[in-house]
Amino acid sequence: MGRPRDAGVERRALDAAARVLADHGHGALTVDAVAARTGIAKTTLYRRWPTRAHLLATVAHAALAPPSTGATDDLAADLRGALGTLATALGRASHAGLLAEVVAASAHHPDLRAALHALGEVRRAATRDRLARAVADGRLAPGTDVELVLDQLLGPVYLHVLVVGDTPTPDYVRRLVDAVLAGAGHPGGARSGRGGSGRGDVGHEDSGRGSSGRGLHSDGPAGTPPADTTSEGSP
Amino acid sequence: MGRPRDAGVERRALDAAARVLADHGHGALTVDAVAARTGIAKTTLYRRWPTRAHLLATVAHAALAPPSTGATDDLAADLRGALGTLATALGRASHAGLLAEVVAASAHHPDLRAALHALGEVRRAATRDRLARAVADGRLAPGTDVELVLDQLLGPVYLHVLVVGDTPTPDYVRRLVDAVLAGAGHPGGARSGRGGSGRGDVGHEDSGRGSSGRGLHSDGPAGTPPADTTSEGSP
Amino acid sequence: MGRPRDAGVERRALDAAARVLADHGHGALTVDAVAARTGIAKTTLYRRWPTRAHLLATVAHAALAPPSTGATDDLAADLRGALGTLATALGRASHAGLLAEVVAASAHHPDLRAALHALGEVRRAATRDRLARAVADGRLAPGTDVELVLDQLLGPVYLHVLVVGDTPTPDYVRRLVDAVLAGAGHPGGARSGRGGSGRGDVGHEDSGRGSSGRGLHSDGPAGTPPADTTSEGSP
Amino acid sequence: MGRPRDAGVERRALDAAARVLADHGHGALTVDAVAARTGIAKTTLYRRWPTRAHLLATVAHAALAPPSTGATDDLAADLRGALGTLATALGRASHAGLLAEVVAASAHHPDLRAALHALGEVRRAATRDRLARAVADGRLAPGTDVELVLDQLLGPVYLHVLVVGDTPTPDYVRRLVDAVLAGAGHPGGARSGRGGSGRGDVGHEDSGRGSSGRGLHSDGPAGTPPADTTSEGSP
DNA sequence: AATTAAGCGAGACGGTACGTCGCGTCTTAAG
DNA sequence: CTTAAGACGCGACGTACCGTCTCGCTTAATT
Repeated sequence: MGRPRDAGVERRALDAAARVLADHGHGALTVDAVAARTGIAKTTLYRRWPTRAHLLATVAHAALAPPSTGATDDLAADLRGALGTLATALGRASHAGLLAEVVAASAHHPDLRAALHALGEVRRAATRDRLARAVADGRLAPGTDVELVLDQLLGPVYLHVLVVGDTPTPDYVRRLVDAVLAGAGHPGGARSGRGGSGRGDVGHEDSGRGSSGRGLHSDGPAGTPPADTTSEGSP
Repeated sequence: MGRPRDAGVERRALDAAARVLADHGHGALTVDAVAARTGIAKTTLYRRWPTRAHLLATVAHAALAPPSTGATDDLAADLRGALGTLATALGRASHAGLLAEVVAASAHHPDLRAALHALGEVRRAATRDRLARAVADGRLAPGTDVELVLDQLLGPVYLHVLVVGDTPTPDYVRRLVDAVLAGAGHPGGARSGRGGSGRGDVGHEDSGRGSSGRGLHSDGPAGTPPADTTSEGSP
Repeated sequence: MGRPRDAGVERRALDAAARVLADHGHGALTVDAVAARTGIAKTTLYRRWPTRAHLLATVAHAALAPPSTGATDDLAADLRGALGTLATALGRASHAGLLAEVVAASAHHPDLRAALHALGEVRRAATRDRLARAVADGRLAPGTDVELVLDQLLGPVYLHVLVVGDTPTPDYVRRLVDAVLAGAGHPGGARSGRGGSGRGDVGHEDSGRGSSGRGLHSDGPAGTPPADTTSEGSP
Repeated sequence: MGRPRDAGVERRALDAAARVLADHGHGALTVDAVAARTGIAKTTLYRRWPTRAHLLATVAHAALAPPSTGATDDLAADLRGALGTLATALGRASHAGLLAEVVAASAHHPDLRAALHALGEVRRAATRDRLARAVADGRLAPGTDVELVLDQLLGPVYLHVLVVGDTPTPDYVRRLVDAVLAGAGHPGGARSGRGGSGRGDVGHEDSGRGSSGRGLHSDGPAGTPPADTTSEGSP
């Protein structure tokens, strides 16, 4: 019963948050600031996001959502494109810091791990699919551990952006992609391989789709509470 | 001129900070807390560290300082050891958050970038030397880009610890090292990665379905903590 | 709108402040102290009083609020009573210092001037009325400048308490009242002042001679510190 | 033995202090500030003045030292001149605040009472002499209590400058002098003002009654001024 | 239609830490 | 024994956000 939630709240809040983030950095992205700019009451904000960190996670999710990268036939080029946009997105100082804050907060708020995971997946999914296709096409060795390749590709980018403090250059990205592909048995630039085994270890079907950002909100409009993230035994 | 600085201040502060960190997490690692515990005046602390974040950076540096890793003749084993200890060190929940906080703060305090860089180098230097020796020995291809290899090795570890939210398992580390060495032309590196265990993709059990946030560890059913998180030995 | 202010906050704060003032002097009358004693959050206190000085002003106002002085038919006696209680109130060391602090702060916070003005009026109003009545009754000359008379009466009291550093004695008050009334054309005022006691200048134990300014410096050739001016009991 | 004191220290310190006072008010008149501006070490300053307040007292003494007022045959004119210069000197906001700070500090440092006393005497001495001469000349009634007259003259000036917060106008000074002289039996005292006191108490812009003491709080329920928290007997 | 259960804006509140300022003391080295 | 330099302990300042808590009003769905 009762009055229904105003759907506009969330949108207005995130818009304002994005603007604050862009204008003044993640340090200025406070609940009070969003409330002040939007006229939304703090109470209302806290009804959606139980914690500032949860709000940040949602903002980060929106900020890092990738533009749909068109896939071509050139695997290396596609990967370079994906890493390039990731580097660019994370390269904005405010975004890297935003991500870092969520990471830091995830120590106190275990449910943020889910959000963080989703954050990673946002960028990961498309690339995973591209790699899987390459395996199916035979351009990558059958049996290639796609997740591991993903880690080798994405890891260095995060490392540089977050820890080292520089944004990977296009040249760096190129060298990185080449090195990783070489290790994964990708035949240089030639198009050999062709047939071969279609069977890779497709066992990572968390190929995105999700990237929903769920788990950030206190409860949803129509109420599926976010999955309990603590009780989930793995065999 | 003037009264010389009391060297004990720094030592006592860092000791106390480390204890607070271990006991209550990085959120409790407060300038006030350190002052209260040590009897050092806040102003004195601020004379050394202009900001809480600077203090955190120093603490992180100390916390991540590598134990002297003995190098053997087995390159892959040495790398596995290095990554293992890094994963373990970062794996302590408090440390990952600590690092993340410093990253977040570095957006506001550009001088922290240097500290952050140093933070990365703490672990990087020894491994770099080991790789350089391998190149000199001819075990790695002559023109190998050592820094790039380092990125490929360390990046995924940071990625998992910070963003994905799990601690790399020994098995994961082994596969990673093998894959990277294979790409760098290490004789036998590619072999071992392929034949040995790669197939079933152990180490990534979070194969989708939910972005659950649960760890990626390949630990046994229920309780066993994935790796020894206290002793930093390599298997 | 919004949550209404808790009226108890103000009361509890001022109660505690008065107690601190009485127990430890105005130097100990700290925002932190009041917060600690009352359990009121510092931020809440600062919402009411934007500055420590503003709090002091309110406390001073309360401390100097006059008890309702019963007026009689004897003008001189009434004035003596009023001045006597004023002298007593200001005479408490803590109160004089309190007032002085507000005066000092009013240089930085112009809005305190209003508070200060009110502080003066607290004591002034009743006496003003009494004088006006005397004018109406014909006991004071018709055109008497009541404000000027007030200044002549109150001014010397403030002067002694604040600057000279002693508390006016009843005898001094009697002579002052007589002298001022004589000037204002009060019948018999001049008489009583003359014959009674005036002669020997009792009440002023220091007739100047030097304006040396000594006593400020730590050491000196052999200075006798000036006579103690504090012991001056009033019956 | 040892190195002799540098006499220039005191002079340089006071010069700098006076400049700080004039430029930034008494709030900025800090020991550190003086040290910084002069290059004098804090230690050295504290060797001369055991406390900031002591330094302030010395500065105040210098700031309030009267220019030698030439005495004429016109008693009233001389007094007007003396009070006028006093009002001007104290009228500078910085000076009144300075004096107030010393008064406030004198509660904690009893030795400052002497300095304070001297401060009062600076202005008092010359006027006292002038009054004494008038008594000797027979222009004031023999037996006049000179100290009391001084109090009546100076008291209102201090009262206005410190408590009321305005600077006495020349007109106010004239009326005050006339009133006091009239009370002291000065022939023609009432005359000099041409028409006596007249209606309108110019110089008092507030006849009380309003200005309740509001304006201290940020805002408030517009209630009654806080209850008297002290009990106060009248002698 | 009256009731009722939210949602919402407003803003006070308790709490914790921040980073700063000034005091007065001290330690050292230089003269 | 004085001076400059400056670190140090101490204590308070005023500020910033956090997340919680009344309020009073608005908006549907339920009685």
